[in-house]
Amino acid sequence: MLKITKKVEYALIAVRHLQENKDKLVPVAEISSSYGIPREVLAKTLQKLASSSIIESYKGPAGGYKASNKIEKTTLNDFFEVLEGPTAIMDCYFESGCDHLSSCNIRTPINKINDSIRNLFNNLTLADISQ
Amino acid sequence: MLKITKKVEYALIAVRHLQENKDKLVPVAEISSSYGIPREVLAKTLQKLASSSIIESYKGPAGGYKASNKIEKTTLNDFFEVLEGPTAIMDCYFESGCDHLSSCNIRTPINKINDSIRNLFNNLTLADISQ
DNA sequence: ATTATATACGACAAAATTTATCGTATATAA
DNA sequence: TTATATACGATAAATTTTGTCGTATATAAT
Repeated sequence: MLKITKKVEYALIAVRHLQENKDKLVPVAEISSSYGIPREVLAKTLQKLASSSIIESYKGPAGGYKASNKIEKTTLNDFFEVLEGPTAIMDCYFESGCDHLSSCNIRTPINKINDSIRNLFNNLTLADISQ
Repeated sequence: MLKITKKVEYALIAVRHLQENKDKLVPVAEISSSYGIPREVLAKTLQKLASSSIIESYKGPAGGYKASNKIEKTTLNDFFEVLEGPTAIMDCYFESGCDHLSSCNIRTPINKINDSIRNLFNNLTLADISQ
């Protein structure tokens, strides 16, 4: 439990690679082959990062991705949520539709844990964890 | 991602129930039926908590579980690890055997995130999240 | 002693989630 | 026009989580 997904792992790898190659456009294939990541999975992951402007995409031959200038300031919370949706240790933190609400005795604990984690991730940027 | 498991959810529910019923021994069936938790799953979960002395077990008729006196001071880290093993956002944080170590460029980020989470959970007790 | 009730624990099955693949469309530089 | 790259939806495979079943052990009450 409390594991990150491969999507997030791949995204972290890609972001670091882009940060180390700021001078050029990096195609998916380069990252995919360098780190042994399935091409299509990585491609979709980078598409999400691009649609949130964490990285920039350029189509066509000699195209690829590069880090945007907002990448350093991106918080882990934003990064994770772009890829995986809202960060929550239980779905009921965001979603409704719980059958057991009347007998639920862990609302307070769940909320406290969640708030703590979200607070942590809101105060850590990609820059913070990179050095 | 970053979800807690049902095991942990059930354990939290059970712990709160035991804390609210300190005067008696509570059998698994009572908690199971009160909150709609599968009996066997809950039973195994409570056995783990008991083997770590977070709760105490008594066999036989009129037996059951009760909160131990160390329950309040138990950290979330200990609580989670009793149930799920070491807390880590990626297995490589604790396990060895990664094929890609030579090309791994996210060691530092992974370690920083992990350390942050472990630090958080080491400084939150069951008492802290209950009120 | 016997019985009923409760915890203890391992093996296996079902369900849900995550991960990977496939196919097609679109943009653009050469 | 062609080759190369991103964009994106549908579906299949793999893994993990969740739940079930069977059996053993302890103990209070009869």
